[in-house]
Amino acid sequence: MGRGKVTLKRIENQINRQVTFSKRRSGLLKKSHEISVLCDADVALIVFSTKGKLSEYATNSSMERILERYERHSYAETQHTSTNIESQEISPLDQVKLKARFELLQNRERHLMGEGLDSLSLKEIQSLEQQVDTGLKHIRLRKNQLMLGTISQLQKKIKEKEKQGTQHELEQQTNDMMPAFHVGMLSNRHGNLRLACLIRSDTFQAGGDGEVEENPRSQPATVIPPWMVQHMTNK
Amino acid sequence: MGRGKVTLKRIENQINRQVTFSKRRSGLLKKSHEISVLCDADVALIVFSTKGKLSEYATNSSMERILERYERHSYAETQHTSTNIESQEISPLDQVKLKARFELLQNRERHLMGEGLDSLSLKEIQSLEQQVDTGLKHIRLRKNQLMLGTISQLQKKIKEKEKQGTQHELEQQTNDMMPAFHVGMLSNRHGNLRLACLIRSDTFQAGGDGEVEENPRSQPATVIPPWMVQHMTNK
DNA sequence: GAGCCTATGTATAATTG
DNA sequence: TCAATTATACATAGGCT
Repeated sequence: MGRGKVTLKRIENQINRQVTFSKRRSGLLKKSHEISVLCDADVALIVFSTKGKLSEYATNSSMERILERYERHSYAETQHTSTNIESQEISPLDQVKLKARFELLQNRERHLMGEGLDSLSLKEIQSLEQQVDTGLKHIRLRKNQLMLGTISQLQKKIKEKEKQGTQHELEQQTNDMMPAFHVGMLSNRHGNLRLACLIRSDTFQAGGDGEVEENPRSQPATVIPPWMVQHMTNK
Repeated sequence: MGRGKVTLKRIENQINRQVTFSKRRSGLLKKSHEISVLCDADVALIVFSTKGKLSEYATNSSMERILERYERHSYAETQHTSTNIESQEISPLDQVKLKARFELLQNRERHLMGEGLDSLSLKEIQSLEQQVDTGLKHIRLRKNQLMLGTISQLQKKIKEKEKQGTQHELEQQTNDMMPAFHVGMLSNRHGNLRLACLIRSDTFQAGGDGEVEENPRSQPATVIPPWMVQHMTNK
């Protein structure tokens, strides 16, 4: 579309970015409406511009209903991990405390993500930088670990294949392995499902065949769509 | 597209509808991601198929954050019409939700700090790395800003002193300045956490320069777009 | 924001294997 | 029958006015 291929990178020119945003936003709203009508789907789209202006679309203009439906899905996933202690009453005092702590936590999260920093002093910023920097190192360590694990797994598989397959077969199967590999790597553990609500990047469904009726507990098919892979690796 | 103009009407053929849904959905996810990256926008997209299968996209994979931001917005708009909710009791259901979200937030914080990463998949780790890396850049930007501000303030003071003061007085006061400056930066205003349907919170306003961020009272783009009017009147 | 021009992207039908 | 591929007819959006 337009002139020239789209490079998936933030548009630096402020004017162009604004214009493109405006055009793409209306395109997105339109398409959301179309899929909603054509395919009888429930769609909710929320868009905040850089400046914080809100645009939204929701099937039947009922955003609340769809968001509720969404939360039902997400909570259903966390349900079985939490014990029944959850349903106990909370005293009014605790409510206040909980609210306060909640607010603190929220602020903390924003700060860790580099948002809302204006209220912090230089000292606080420096401390924050230190913490995030250390955290990032840990994250990268873990990533490395995962990747190396994957690589050695793959190498093992290939060696197994080499022992029995002809050269031709081997090439075949090496290529076939990639999708399988993704599924393997991404199908996430049930160890900690709580995160599922926050980081749900794993929900791009690939081709819809055997549909499962409204069953949030089933792990979604987790193949990264090609366009996203491209972007993730292109940085 | 395809053969023949698209008629905005539910596709009756069940197979075609499913295929079209699948394709359009991936298109929508792609475009959502694109506008998010290209235009630096916060996007949340939720799609339920006819059969109830959920697909979603959220900028930075943080659906919770965006939905919260959304609720903050819409809540602020209706705020003046509703009574003061602050002191109201929290319903048992909301208590459960609050607790669940609290746990999510805690987990999230740990992850951002590089702890408890074992439960994350490679893809989640990559997304996390991306977010923390970006956040760290913001933090360093802000730190720089603060330091430069401090420096120029100091220089200004020094020049003033040079015009009248002796060398000795100057050194005294330069040292005294640092704490005073920090106190100034720390004074922040916190909004209150509110609880209406779920939990909402007001962000602190950007304290410093002319940030426009988040003006909930201004009406969002609620003018019905032409393509929608067309459909509404065409049935 | 609207309108024009046009290179590209996409949705669907047609075809193939 | 059905997944995969190709062809076609639009739709989209970038750069410009």
